[in-house]
Amino acid sequence: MADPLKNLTIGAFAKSSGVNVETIRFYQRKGLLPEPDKPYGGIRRYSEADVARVSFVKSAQRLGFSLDEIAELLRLEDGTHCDEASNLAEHKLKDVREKLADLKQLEAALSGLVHACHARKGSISCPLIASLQAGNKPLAELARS
Amino acid sequence: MADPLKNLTIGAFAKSSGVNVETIRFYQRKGLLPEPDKPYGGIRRYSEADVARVSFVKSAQRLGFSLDEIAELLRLEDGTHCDEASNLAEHKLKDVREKLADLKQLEAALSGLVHACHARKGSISCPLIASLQAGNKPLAELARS
DNA sequence: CTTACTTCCGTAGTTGAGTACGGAGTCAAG
DNA sequence: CTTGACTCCGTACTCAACTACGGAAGTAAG
Ligand SMILES: [Zn+2]
Ligand SMILES: [Zn+2]
Ligand SMILES: [Zn+2]
Ligand SMILES: [Zn+2]
Repeated sequence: MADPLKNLTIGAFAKSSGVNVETIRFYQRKGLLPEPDKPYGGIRRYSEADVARVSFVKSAQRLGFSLDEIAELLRLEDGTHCDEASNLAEHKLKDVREKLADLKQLEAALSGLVHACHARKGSISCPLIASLQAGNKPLAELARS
Repeated sequence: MADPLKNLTIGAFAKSSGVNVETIRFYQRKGLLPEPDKPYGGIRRYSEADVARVSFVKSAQRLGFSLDEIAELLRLEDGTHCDEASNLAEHKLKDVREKLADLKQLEAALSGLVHACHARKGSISCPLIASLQAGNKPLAELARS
């Protein structure tokens, strides 16, 4: 009665998912992956669907979801919870946008400093350092945020 | 000889920086904050400059820098010369630009998903979840990165 | 001076996301 | 049928960034 598609050992599964075997087992303990039935006294087998699930986890992780949030998303996988799923995603989107704005400010600040530093001509001290020390303009802007 | 500006106790300092006293002490151990001299048998005092430093740490942290990286940024202010400082700053700028690029991709992916999710009309299952499961378009792009 | 709150300092516990280890049991090749 | 690789499972360790605890010592109000 073995599903012919469930043909991967945990080692092959891990390799094919690009993660460590221990990580697979860790995800199972966290409820992110199902632990397939083990034929009496035998070893468990995994399918491509399981590989897809791991890559879902990894993708969602890159999107900034925590494992708990991912577990939550996976629990909504029946498709009847569109609003809850999109709430989660919208919240993350908001987070990502805030980070983006902050990072743009830092980029401006840092590139301004580097510029000033390269432009200093015979001035006594390094403007980059001075600016960091004084905690003035660019960094003050950061501090406000 | 006490600096009149160094007037905050560690408690006031922490409150005014919006962090826990323990966090201040933790940052001191990590070398992110200087530990001011303690008047013989007395208690240490902190200035607004220290508050600014904590808020710099917190800002940089929100931007995704680790405490170690922040310590590196802060070491720019120690009086090292212009070349070293600007090398460090340029390196950080490169990091920041990479992060910025990643985050832009995340933003696109997430907003695409949310959009699809809101756009589904009578489709059976949530496209957000479907898309995460399939590891297709937006996420495949991410995975490449 | 007493009482109550801080500070000081070291050590230890927590959380998230794994990673490592060790002793059984299982499987495939030779 | 033995050898070596792999699996199973539990426990324990790691790392970052805190957070808590406990006792001694300083400080401020009454
Ligand atoms: Zn949906
Ligand atoms: Zn959030
Ligand atoms: Zn310079
Ligand atoms: Zn770097």
